[in-house]
Amino acid sequence: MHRVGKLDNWDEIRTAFQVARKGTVSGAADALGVHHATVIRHIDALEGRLGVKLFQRHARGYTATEAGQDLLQVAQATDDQFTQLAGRIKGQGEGVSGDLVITSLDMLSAMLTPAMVAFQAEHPEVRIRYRTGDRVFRLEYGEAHVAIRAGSMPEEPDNVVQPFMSQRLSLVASEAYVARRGLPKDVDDLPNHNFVVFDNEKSRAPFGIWLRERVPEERFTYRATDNRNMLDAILAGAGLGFVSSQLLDHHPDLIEVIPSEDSWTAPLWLVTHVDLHRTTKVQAFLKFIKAHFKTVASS
Amino acid sequence: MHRVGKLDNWDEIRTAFQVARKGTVSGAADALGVHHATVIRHIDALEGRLGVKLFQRHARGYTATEAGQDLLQVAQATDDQFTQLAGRIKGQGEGVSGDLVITSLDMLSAMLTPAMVAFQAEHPEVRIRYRTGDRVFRLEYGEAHVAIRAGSMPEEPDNVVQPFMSQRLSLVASEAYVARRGLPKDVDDLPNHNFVVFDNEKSRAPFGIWLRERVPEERFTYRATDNRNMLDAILAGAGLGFVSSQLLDHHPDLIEVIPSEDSWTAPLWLVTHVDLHRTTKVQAFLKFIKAHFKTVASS
DNA sequence: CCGACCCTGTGCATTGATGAACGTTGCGTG
DNA sequence: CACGCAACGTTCATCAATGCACAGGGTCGG
Repeated sequence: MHRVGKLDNWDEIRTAFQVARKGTVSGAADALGVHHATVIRHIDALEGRLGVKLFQRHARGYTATEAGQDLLQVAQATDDQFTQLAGRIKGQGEGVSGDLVITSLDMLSAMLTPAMVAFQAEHPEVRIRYRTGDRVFRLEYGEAHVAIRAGSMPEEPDNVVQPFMSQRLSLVASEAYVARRGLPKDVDDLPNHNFVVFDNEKSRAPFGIWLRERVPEERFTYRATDNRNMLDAILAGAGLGFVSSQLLDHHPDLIEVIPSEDSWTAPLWLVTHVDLHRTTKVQAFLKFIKAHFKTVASS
Repeated sequence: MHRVGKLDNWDEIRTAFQVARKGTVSGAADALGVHHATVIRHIDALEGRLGVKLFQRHARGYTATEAGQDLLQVAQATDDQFTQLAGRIKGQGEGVSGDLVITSLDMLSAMLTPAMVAFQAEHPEVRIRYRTGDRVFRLEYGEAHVAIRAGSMPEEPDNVVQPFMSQRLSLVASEAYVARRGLPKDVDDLPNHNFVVFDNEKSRAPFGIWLRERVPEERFTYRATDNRNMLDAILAGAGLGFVSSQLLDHHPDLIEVIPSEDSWTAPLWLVTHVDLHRTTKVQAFLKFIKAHFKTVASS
């Protein structure tokens, strides 16, 4: 059903608004940048649809009836609202404020958090929201502005991808485990040990593939879905496991079992949605985080 | 100068509003009754003009960015406002409320006022504004809804004219004047008397013409621009003068000098502007006032 | 009293917006 | 894994909205 008299055409209201303001069709046409014939047609259409005269025509121009004056007030308020809206939206695109949503694998949390805190300190107007979780947050649905992804370069069409840094991994065990089971002599000795792994059969992480090629699945004695929990398990002596190399500094009781292989290192990517990539807020964050880790790396 | 980013196209905002509501281009197109290609073009144009993405495109539809959500809120408010406006305007055209502006020669004030009061009593929602004055209030400029005009039928193009009633005039004098100067014997005796006249040389009122044909201008010893003042002058004995025949009932000290001639009677016309004539408010008043004076005349 | 100017209003040519059709992509389902 | 569905996105033909030109009428100033 289509109710009669519903205002279906907002542009005609805008035209009527200008006519009511200026008092003449010609003046309104000039203000709107259209031909005065168009203005007349808009008014006629609007009045025809409403069934009420909005203006009285006379040689000096158009004067608003009561209905026209009512429309004038409403449209004036609307015009103000839209002007403010335009200002906000344009300012929003240019300024660094509002929410900035970042997502990554929770494995990277320890590394990223200091950087995000520093960024927020530099831009007090912005509120950081850091989202990690078992599922991958999707940029397409507006769930995050920036994602830090690991592994092979993402190739989703609407995402703009930048190389970020390399995530080096180490195969470690806790002192407690080594005291009990000893260190593997070499790679071939690995099947004789227990492993703490991520509970994802079809993980395409290179170190996961590397491990599955050398160690039968029965040795994956502890499976977790959370990196934090995996670390706890390794520290508790559940077995060998892969952790971010940076963690070795913070956990002296972790012992590197065998030398880190280059194939394990997963590149990290800064990913943004193409719709948001141009905004200064996102750009500011990307620039900041790249500079931040360049400094950290060089220091 | 034309500021960039000003929202020049309210229809595009309306389109974006529906997209933000429905979440999909197709849904919005369906709601708007247009093709979905049109919706896409509107969004693209709007985003291009603002320089900010309002939506993130993905396979499941469009989700609003922060800017899009801001627009959604503003446009939602606007839609509500316009809906209410449409309701008010349509109701206004149908109902009998608001101002009702009536204008006439002030000579008719005494006759019209009771009718207008009775009309207002019947329609409490309406506020009567009765405007008399030296100048003629013009319907074209929206100065009045209804005019009561005397004399020959008005023929302005945008006015709709209805015959109302006849205004019978009498040539009278006060008892004081008659006591001092006596009554004229007949028409030919009139130049020997003084006259109270309306101060308008080129009055086309038939009684005025009739008088000027028979009495030299020197005998117009009292000229007034106000009917009320003319009546006062006649009552004070300034001379003979034309008054509405109905006044004889209220002023017993007025004496009819010679029998009223048919040529003096001026027809009265109910005049409305074509733009307002169709409104129920005006129609209600016209119907009421015609019935009112029909009853009065027949009683 | 008259002429110049401004504003409205309308018929006709044109442009820009719209609609239809098709292709593509992603997602869910059996 | 294949299929179907739903949604976006583009291209081309069409049509309605627009702009243009001119006529008509009223007002204002000299």
